[in-house]
This record gives sequence, structure tokens and C-alpha cells, in this order.
Amino acid sequence: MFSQSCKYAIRAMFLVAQRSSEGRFVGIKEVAEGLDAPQHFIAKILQDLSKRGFITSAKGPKGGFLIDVNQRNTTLYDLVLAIDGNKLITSCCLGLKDCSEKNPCPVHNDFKPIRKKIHSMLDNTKVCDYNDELAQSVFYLKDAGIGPITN
Amino acid sequence: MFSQSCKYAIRAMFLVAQRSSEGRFVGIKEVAEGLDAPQHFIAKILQDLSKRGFITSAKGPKGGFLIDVNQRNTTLYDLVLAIDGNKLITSCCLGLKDCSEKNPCPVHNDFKPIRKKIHSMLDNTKVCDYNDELAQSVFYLKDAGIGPITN
DNA sequence: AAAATAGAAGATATAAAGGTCTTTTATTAT
DNA sequence: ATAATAAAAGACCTTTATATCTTCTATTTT
Ligand code: FES
Ligand code: FES
Repeated sequence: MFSQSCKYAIRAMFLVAQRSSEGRFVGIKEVAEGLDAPQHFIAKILQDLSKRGFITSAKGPKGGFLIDVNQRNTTLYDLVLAIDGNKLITSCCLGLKDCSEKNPCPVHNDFKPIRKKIHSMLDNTKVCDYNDELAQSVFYLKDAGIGPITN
Repeated sequence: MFSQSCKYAIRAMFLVAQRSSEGRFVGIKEVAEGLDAPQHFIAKILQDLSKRGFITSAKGPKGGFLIDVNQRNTTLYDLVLAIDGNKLITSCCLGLKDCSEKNPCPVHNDFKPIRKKIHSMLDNTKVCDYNDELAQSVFYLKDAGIGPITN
């Protein structure tokens, strides 16, 4: 569905949105650990998001990443569009070069409403929408560790 | 959404289902041309589908591929499952190792019904369901050629 | 000013997906 | 039988995605 970079980007944005909501910068190491993801790969992705203006960065001690007031309006679709492009929403599911009513593949009519739903869902979700749920562990951004063996 | 192999496989199955419905074998070259896809790549995919029993093959002159009466019940989900696995339907959209109610990511609840819809759609579509529409060019399996320039 | 911290940048490595090519084997028609 | 046909098989190549590593630069604290 999404590329690995895009999945990490979305999770990282959720995490930074939540942890930076009080104004502090969140270090890259903290992000990587919070997602259980490779640090350098996350760094690259966050730097890209920073260039695109979705996130604010600061170097040096006390530096890191932060999502400011304006950036809180970023939607998941903004992120997906920037990283993976619009192909998920606009390209033919079966790979025809042109997805349209003029040249529909056999599944075109079936997938159209599904893609619309995906699109509206992504478009209606902002990166700060789950700050509370994340704080309260209603939702997670990494897999729960291997718990006690439950025999 | 689907891997390139999977997209080709679905389109190839639709094409062979339609063109072999009168009992003749459809050559690999004809399939590749009918899909506007690389012949050797299609060959590899069809051979794999043949091994898995989704399609019947015959060597030599008048040989090719055919979908027999039993194979007409193959659904798109059968194909997707064989080629791409079940990750589209069962894995976390944001890449968590375990997608479940116990450890849900922030989009889990939103994506759950969407994935269910995709699954049921694929499960309810058989490879021979569009034989007529394909014959009548209601649906297409390759892009229409560059038509006359319409100034 | 010096040292420590932490992101920026880009080269490099690895793996997976996508695609091509050649040789072999089986079948049919002559 | 022989020649022609067409799939089977597998080696090989290319591209893209994913991940890692090293060096550089900016900032803060002491
Ligand atoms: S033409 Fe295939 S999804 Fe629209
Ligand atoms: S946990 Fe992410 S989709 Fe289920």
C-alpha cells in the first residue's frame, strides 16, 4: 500500500507531533527508538520532510525535530503525496497506463469507491489527531516487545 | 497495491479466460501482445500460475495456455494470495509487525473496513466474470493506442 | 574558546523486484 | 523421421527500494 519510507514518515510524524506538542525538540535517536526503526533511515526521511516544510528541525544540543502550530494541519495525504506520489489514488490497479472511464480495466468500477474512501480517510487525518491516544497507549507506533511467555 | 507480477497475472488470467473459453489454447505471444507487456516476463508468470494449477498449458504447435472448467472458479484473491501473499489484507498499513486489536496503530480502525472491502471484492471476482465485457470492449486489458490527434 | 551534541549531506552497500536472454524439452504437422 | 512450433527452465542483467556508514556543519553548554 505505502512504501517503507512512507510508513516510517507517517509514524515519525505522529510521534514527533505528540512528543513535541509541549514545545521541546525530539531527537532523532528518540524517534528511531520510539518507532523501533533504523536511525539513519529515519534521519534521511525526516530531513526530507524538513526540506518540504512538514517538520521543523534544529541542530546542536537540545536540537531535534518539532511540529509547530502551522505544521499540525499536515494530513496523512500530504505526506503520502509527497513521498509516494498520487499513484495509489489515481493509477490503474492493474497497471494500465491510463486509468479512466474511457479505457477502464475490469476492476476499475469496483476499485473506484475504495480508492475514494482511502483518499478521504487520509485527507481527513491530521498528524496531531492522535496525540492523546498515543500518550495513553490506546494506539501504538511500534510493536509491543516480546512480553512474558504466557503459558 | 499489487506487485507488477500480480497485475500482469490478473490481466493475463482475464485474457486467457476470455480467449480460451471456446477451447483453444492461447499462445504466450498473443497474451503478451494482448496485454502490451514483456513476453518473457509474462511467460515466467504464466509458468508459475501453471505450476500452481490456476492455468493449463500445452507445448508444441497449437499449444499455449487455457483455463479449463474447474479453473474458471479461480478468484482474484486466489491469484493475489499466491503471488503477493496476504500482507495487503492482514499486515499493518504503517508497518507494525503485528496488526491486531491488541497493538493497533493510529490508522488501524480506519483501514480495517477498507481492507475488508478490498478482500471481499477480490474474493467475489472470478477470472471469467468479464469474458463478455472484454469481448465487447466494455473493459480493456491494455491501454488504447495513441488515437488520432483530436484538434 | 573548547568540547560535546545533534542534525545535514552524501557516498556506499544490500536486497528485492522487474525484466531479458539462451538453452532445453515436448508436441504437432509434414 | 524430420522440421517447425511453442512452452519450460534457469541464468543473467538492470533498476529501484531499503538501509548503513562516514564526514561535515551548526548549536549549545561549560
Ligand atoms: S483502469 Fe484500472 S483501476 Fe481504473
Ligand atoms: S495495526 Fe496498523 S493497520 Fe492494524
